[in-house]
Amino acid sequence: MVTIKDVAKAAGVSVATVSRVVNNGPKVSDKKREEIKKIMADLGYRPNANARALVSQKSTTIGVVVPDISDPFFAVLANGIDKVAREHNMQILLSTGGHTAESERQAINLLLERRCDTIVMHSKKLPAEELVGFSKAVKGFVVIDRYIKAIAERCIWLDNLEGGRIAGRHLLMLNHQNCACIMSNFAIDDPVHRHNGFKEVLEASGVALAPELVKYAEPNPQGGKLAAQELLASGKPFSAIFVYNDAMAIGVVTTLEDNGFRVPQDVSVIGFDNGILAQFSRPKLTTLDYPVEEMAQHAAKLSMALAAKDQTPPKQEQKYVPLLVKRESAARM
Amino acid sequence: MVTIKDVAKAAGVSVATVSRVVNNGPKVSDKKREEIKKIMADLGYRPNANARALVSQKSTTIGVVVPDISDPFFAVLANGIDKVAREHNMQILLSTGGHTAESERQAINLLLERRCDTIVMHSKKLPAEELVGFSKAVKGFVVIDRYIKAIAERCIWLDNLEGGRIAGRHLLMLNHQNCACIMSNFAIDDPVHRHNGFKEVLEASGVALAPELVKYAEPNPQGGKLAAQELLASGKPFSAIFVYNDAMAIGVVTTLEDNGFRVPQDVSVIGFDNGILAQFSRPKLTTLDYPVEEMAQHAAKLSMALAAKDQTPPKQEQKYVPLLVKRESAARM
DNA sequence: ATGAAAGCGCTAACAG
DNA sequence: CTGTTAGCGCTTTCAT
Repeated sequence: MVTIKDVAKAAGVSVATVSRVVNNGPKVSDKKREEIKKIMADLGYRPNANARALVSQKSTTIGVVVPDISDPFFAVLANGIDKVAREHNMQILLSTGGHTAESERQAINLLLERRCDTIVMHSKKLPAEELVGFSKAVKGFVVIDRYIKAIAERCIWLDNLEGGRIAGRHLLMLNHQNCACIMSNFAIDDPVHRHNGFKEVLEASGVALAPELVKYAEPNPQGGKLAAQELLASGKPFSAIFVYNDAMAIGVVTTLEDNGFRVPQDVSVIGFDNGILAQFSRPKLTTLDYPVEEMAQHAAKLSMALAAKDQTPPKQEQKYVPLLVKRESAARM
Repeated sequence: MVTIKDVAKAAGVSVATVSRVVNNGPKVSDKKREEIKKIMADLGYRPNANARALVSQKSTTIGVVVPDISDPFFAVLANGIDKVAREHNMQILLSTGGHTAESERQAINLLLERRCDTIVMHSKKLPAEELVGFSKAVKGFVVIDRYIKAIAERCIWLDNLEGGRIAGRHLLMLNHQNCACIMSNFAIDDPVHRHNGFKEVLEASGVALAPELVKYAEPNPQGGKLAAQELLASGKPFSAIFVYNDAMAIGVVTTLEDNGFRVPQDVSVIGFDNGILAQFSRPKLTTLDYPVEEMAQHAAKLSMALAAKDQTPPKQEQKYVPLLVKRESAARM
């Protein structure tokens, strides 16, 4: 591999001069600049990013921690980050965190060893204090999809409580009196918040959310299927279900139809995420839009801004609220 | 940030000794080893990956070039690579290539600057010679989803021609006499091969593929919709359509139904990919399974094997053949 | 078993 | 405008 020395030798100049042209630095005569550029091209010189990072103490990669890149939700999240990364000539260093505290810790550790000065982390399991610790070690540390009060200015998050409320209000408006709720059984806050918000508005209107009509399962179609079966087995009547996410909702709809219930004529279903599945399922899913890509872009920009400055930013909240997308799966009772 | 020197000083040993325990090297007394480990933990020492890469001339990242990570197909591909990367304690450095030769070139360039010694590249636009060139510069250079004769031993690819044949045979077996074909209009080989294979078996059975029944559009649901409308507008009757991929097929099915055709009673549809969409659309899509994840894992393993050895591997082909998945969208005529 | 020292390829003062 | 030089943090002979 050709090094800066090789270029310097070939050009009959010092490495310093070559370095200057590589970095578009000033104080190089146009003549030499062109000469050196030509030689670099001829030799196929590529500056060693590791060496540059080592000496300049700054990396050109943005670290990203997500549990699993094959999940469309996280793929879109990564894509949002990638878009702004490219604008800044940076690349994504991906560290998949899985769904345990230990694997999340390991994921970010690898990023830290690479000295990423900008990191966007999706962490659900690591204790808040630990995340606060990272925010001290890494200037551009940003948390996405979680709110931690102590580092509120570094958090980009979705108001899941309000999401639950919105779903509840919509169902109420459609005149549903017997509502069910299917949430993820993952031990994270999101399903709890969505459930609470949902329950809150129902009860405020005097509509009870029967405990038998609240089920938990894995947040995928199979989980939705299982939960829907439980709901059916309970014998309790219901005319609407608020489901944790679109993937589960698809499973719920299928199961409902397999059991002779039409959606939305007999049962209304509201999903969450507004991912690709929602638009192409039959019926098309009424759901809550989770602006992941936008949030991811925001997170990436914030991360870079933080990494660039030295002052701590204002402690402002960066909260997003999901938007109701009315399609075909929820109708008036 | 604490360095190896700090650890050495705190432990009262030389940096060499610390380096040995970091790398689990031999020739360190157990006593010191433990002492040093403790001190590293206390100090929160993290070896600088850039410095290590610089001196050891080997990176612990596997470079990945894909056009766009938000596409589920590439997300799954990246996931396959990530899985084997993790097994080898490596991470993914993602470089999105977009869909032009220039952006592909730029994407891999960044990886080269990082001195990735293992790279899995999805390239459709770069000329073959250029890819051959990279394979000389990077020991672990592997191409996925494309066959280049000169570096066949570094290519993991799908036999799209055979894919087209399989679709054709299936439709023939279902007794279809009027077949249509909707392909991607991207300027790459895949749609050409699929179309050719399809046409080949039809004609071998004396069934013509009418030119009016071959349409091209963007490989997404919207493109499928447009192409299906053109097909309908042509006035030519058809009872089956072979569609470039599942995403388009979804658009095709919707359009067909909106126009009063039932799938598969009136028209059969065969997709390609067997992605998440195929399982949850209504009707469930009959499609050709593209084993992306498996291929990606294979590619990653190959890349690492190549990077590790010095001999060039045997010139064996690493071809995959898509598998017909019968679901609900194709039926007997 | 341990340490001293020579770089890896590059940037950034500091001289000139 | 250009060159010299001192590291960045780490691995790795080569001595001891």
